[in-house]
Amino acid sequence: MSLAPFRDEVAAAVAEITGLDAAVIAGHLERPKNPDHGDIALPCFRIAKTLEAKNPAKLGGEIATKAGDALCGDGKRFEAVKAAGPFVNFKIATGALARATLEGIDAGGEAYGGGDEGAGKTVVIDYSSPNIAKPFGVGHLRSTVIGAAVARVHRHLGHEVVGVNHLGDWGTQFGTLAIGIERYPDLRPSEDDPDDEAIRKLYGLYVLINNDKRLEDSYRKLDENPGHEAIQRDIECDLASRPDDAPPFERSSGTPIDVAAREWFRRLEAGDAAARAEWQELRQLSLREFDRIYQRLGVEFESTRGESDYNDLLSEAVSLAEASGLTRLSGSDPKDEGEAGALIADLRDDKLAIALLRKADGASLYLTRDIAGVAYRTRTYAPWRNLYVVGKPQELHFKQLKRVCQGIEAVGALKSESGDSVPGGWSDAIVHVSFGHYSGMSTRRGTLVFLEDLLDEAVTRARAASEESKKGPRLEGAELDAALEAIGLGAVIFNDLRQSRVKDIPFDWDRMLSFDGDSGPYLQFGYARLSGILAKWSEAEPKLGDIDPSLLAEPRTRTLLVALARFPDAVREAARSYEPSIISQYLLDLSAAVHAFVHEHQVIRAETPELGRARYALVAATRTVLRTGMGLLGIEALDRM
RNA sequence: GCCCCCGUAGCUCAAUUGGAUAGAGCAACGGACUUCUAAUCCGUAGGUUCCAGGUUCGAGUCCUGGCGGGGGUACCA
Repeated sequence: MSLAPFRDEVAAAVAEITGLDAAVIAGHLERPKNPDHGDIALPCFRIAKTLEAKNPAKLGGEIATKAGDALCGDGKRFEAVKAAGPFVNFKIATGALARATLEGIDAGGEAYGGGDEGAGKTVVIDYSSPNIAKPFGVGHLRSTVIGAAVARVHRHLGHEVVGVNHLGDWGTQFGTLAIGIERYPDLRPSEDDPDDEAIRKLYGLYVLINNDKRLEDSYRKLDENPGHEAIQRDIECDLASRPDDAPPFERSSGTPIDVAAREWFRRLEAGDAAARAEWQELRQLSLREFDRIYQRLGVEFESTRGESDYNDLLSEAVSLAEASGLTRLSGSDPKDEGEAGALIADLRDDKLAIALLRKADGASLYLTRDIAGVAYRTRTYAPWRNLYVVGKPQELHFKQLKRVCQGIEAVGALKSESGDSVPGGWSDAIVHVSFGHYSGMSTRRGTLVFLEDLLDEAVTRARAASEESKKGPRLEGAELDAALEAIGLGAVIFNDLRQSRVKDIPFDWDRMLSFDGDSGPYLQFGYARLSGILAKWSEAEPKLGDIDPSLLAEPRTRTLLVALARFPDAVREAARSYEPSIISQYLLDLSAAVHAFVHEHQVIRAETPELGRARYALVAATRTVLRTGMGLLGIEALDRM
């Protein structure tokens, strides 16, 4: 049950009056910003034009009078229709709203708010996708929690969802790390280190070798421009930022690090056994770390494939790109930059710069591997949508990917395994679900905050908040530990999902770990209060048929009802825009209504037994919706806190 | 240089995708716990929606030009 049936009823009545199409009118209906106006509004400017003449205010008055006669009255589902200037506001009869909403939630249970409109439409979601050579920092949190939420929302609507963790386990950065290990063998993590220790060592090595690389570059530039001040400052800065326990920087006269790294990666891609073994071991080490974090966050993937799994498809990806007719070899135009012989697609006419599909030395690139990935996913899953939950800095990359894929689709080059053409639309299915980053951190400079440290700190602060809490049960032992874990993580996850995803999030411990106001624990606390009421109810659980829904009419009670009825609309909006913050904002509204209701009205000691039973039904329904909504975001609901 | 995002209260964000009097939280101030959990609720204060034009019944939202911040821009991912 949502407000949709009521909207349809309004649209039908207005259609009857004006002679316009009901579906068109339904499209114009909106929710008044100010709830005092009503539950549904018709802005008459929208239809005034098609009806010709008449000023909107006059039209509004006419419609209000006629629609009021048709919709309101005994046994009807509306209680008021009023014109306010050019707007016509419709207020739903509280009894009808309560009955329809509570019955809908009772019938749907945890499935309430969802549906089956996604049946037969597979959604592939590429998310989290951490880089093996780097640790799991808070930066990866965003892709993980946004992707997981988008996945759950689509599943709720009946979509088949394939969550794909596309591990960054291939590429030149791996070579950089390998060179670091060659240079500082003592710092290499070993099999015997505990997981946590090993990944930190690896990270230390990663930071160190990148520091070396920058210093090398700077000294080389200084040789060319002796005495250059800016370069000297860079050098001092990098020397200063070197960890105290790190070996001193020694300028090697041999191959520069970046060249050596590219060469190392080329050997790996060519199948060199030693490189392969080293890569395999580092990969396993990182995977163990990631698994621990996914378990903690409650995230599971249907498919975990590294970029390395696409190696067999790389040559095909290149052929597909060539077949599109978009590519040529660099160097054939005298204005080309860089080394000659690379395979490029000149997309400058589409304002998409130049896309690089194969390096001059023959090695693959990110784009090539993503084309292979699209080909694989299209054949394996035939997705209705192919989502990439990846940060905003890669917008150009995904535009290039989509453009090249459109070129490939246009010539029908992609074939299924049986050799038939794949059904069209696969390139348009590609959607980059981009997001802003936490600002104020950089992986390579070593200012990164480990996700596990953040989560641990969140739990510590949750403990302090719990001890300060003035009322409520004193939890102990395992129940307390579990609650603190859920609260700490709830705060972190909600903080990440509460604002629209395109915006950057300033990294701030106090903000991320706030338990007051608009926060995860605010939702959890509302849920716990509802659970407490239900737990203390000693009478028989009232049946929906035995309660009088029209009793649920006090302002705060009705606000709560309207919020419940809106949930299905919020889920659909969140799915349409791939925007979990729609759910977050909705849950804040719902929770505010919960707290306001609980604060003002008694359930167990209600004014009358009938009122108590009606409120009980409302509380039970609300608890279900709150739990479902929190579940969509990945926030655990607690019965006691 | 070119391209893409963002700019709303002191701070962090909303605003039904062009609708009514721009709303929340934090911080500040004042109230509410012998009554189902005060990690809560109620109130006060806080706004030239970066600036200047334009489009129309109507602009925080759309178009043009500035300003400020961030990101991308050929062999990293």
